[in-house]
Amino acid sequence: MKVTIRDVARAADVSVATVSRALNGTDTVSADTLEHVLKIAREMDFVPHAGARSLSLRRTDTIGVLLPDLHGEYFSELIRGLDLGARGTGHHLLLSASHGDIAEAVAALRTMRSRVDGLVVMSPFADGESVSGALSGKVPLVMIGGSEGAGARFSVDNHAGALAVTRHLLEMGHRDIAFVSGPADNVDSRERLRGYRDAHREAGIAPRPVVQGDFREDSGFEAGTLLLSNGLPDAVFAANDAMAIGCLRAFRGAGLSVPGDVAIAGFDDIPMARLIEPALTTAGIAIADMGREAIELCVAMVRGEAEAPERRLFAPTLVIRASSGAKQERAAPPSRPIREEVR
Amino acid sequence: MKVTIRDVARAADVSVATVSRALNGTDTVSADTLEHVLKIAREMDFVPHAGARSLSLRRTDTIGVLLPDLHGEYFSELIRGLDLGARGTGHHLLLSASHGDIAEAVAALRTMRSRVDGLVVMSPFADGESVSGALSGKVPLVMIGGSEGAGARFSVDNHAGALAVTRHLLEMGHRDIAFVSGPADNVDSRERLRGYRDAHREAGIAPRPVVQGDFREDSGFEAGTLLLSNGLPDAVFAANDAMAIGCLRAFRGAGLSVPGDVAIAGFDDIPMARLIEPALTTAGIAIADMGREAIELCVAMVRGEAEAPERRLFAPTLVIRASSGAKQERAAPPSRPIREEVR
DNA sequence: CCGGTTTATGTAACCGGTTACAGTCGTCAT
DNA sequence: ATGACGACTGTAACCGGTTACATAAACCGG
Repeated sequence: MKVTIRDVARAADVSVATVSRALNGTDTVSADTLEHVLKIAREMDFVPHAGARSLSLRRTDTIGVLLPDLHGEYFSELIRGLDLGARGTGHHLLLSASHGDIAEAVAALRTMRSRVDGLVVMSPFADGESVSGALSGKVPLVMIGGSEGAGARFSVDNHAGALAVTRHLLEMGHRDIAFVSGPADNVDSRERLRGYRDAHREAGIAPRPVVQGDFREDSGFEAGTLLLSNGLPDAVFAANDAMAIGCLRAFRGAGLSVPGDVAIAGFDDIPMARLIEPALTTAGIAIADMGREAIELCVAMVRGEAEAPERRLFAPTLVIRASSGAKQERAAPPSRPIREEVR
Repeated sequence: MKVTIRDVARAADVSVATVSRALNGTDTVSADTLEHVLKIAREMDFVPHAGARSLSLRRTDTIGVLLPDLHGEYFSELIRGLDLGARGTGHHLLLSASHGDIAEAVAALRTMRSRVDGLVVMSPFADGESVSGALSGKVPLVMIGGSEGAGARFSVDNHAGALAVTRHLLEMGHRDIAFVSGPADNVDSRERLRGYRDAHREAGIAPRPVVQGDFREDSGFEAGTLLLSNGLPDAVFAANDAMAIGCLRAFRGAGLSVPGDVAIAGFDDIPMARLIEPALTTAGIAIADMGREAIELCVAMVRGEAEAPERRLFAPTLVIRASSGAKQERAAPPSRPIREEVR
């Protein structure tokens, strides 16, 4: 049987109130008693029951995290940042994935709601309202990505990032640039597409039809294969790095040189992006930082230190590497990547 | 204010017991009442307080997970598997990282203990006892990796995997094979080293001195740089894929051809391994499966359906790709990777 | 029409913490 | 000497669920 605060009180020959006060330091306890109680509690290996504690304190010291997926390096980085934030603020992390299903996401939020003090939700759906609506303001909420809905919102300036990447490809002399999108209803992907189109508008060039992907690497491979048979462009801009890498694989498999025959750029700057051959030009997001700050804001909201409807926009960094090199020109790429702040 | 079961009972004009029974289906409730109560509960958006529930039920429906680190694809895959297992068994996942610090790990286990029904702990330390000792059998425990200690244990047959990889390198004609290890006190790394040495013993070849790494990619890069100046071997076997990739980067940066000038092999078969250039020969572990099964076993133990001291050994698969090709021979590698079961 | 069983529901005692409130005791200024 | 005050500690009422036990109503064969 587990040892309870009453067991400790009996062993230390004091009341439960004194034990509670000694352990939490909430009220005055004489030095002798304090020491004695702590010693007994340590000897008995007493750990207070979190459920009982949350019942009377009305807090759980836990932040819930709901992610659409856990596949690939993007989420690995994000989770790392989330853990850093939780650890830093003395909170636990309750993690769940919704696998892209809205109904499942709403169900997960329901069961999480009573176990956490606040939630960080990454909702890739255009109708983020249904997700935040499921909570109806009952729990402090920080949304990462997505568009509308209650709660604070963390987002990446997808439009600016895509604009910068596309402008860069145009400057490198590429004229026929293909865009590989994420899922049709994904807001981040849509905004990146808008940036891609605006850059074309500026340059007075009509863009190609969009190739649809789903953010997973395999869909990038398929997109690359499709482009191989449908007329190769000068360059490909994929809506994220995973698809860009898949696309690269398709091209190299067909014996093409990148960037000699076709240039490639992605979005996110996942750790892998600088390791592949050729290293990938991309719009970099400080993924882990974003996760950490999301938790920190959520905790601040729980503590009542922050306003609820705060917005935070992360500006991506244009990271120029070898994969976007000018067509034909096979000269050595710059040895160190050039980091250039967008705006 | 939150809506409680008493609020629902009042609104539905029944007792709290009836509401509880209706919601949990634990006891007979008339069809009319059942429907009526569920309707009211739905309208009021009632979510039972998890703390109160865990207090009387003595269970939390949560499994705690403690990992040494969250960096890189290995953990991304592992977490994905853990989430799959938790979702499949209807449990929540409480995630934490100990950042390699034993004291921190023990502290984390203490605070987790009262919030979970069971724990899955990945302890890379040789003295796993101190970790499992911190729990002293009070919570069902599944350890991943590590050596001794209480609880069930999931491990990879590191020795067999390393033996297979080293034999393969020897068969490819490499004689001078360097080993890049993980942290000195890491049990997995030690076992891999043992497999590497045993393969050399079989072949009657004296191995090189070990190059020490820490499982992170950067340490692989440093190891590669060291090898470049200390006399290049025929091949490098790194104790995990991340370091193998770092090493590869160092060699390519120096203008060497892999596997033409030096062959490389790793361990784990992280998703990135097949995407890099050249694709990496490695000992493959079904990382996500291991995570999922660890959770499933832990849940079975919580339910009393499984014996505590169960052991499970995962046999790695030798995955032969381009990076281990014979020295000198620059011929095209097999187009499809050859998967060959160890044993 | 009646004792016995089944079905449906309510009452209240838990689960294990926290804390308002009350009480005791010693100190000190008046 | 005494009332006020502060320091310390104990009692018991919460927090919000679950469920053993009690009770009432309905149904049954004889």
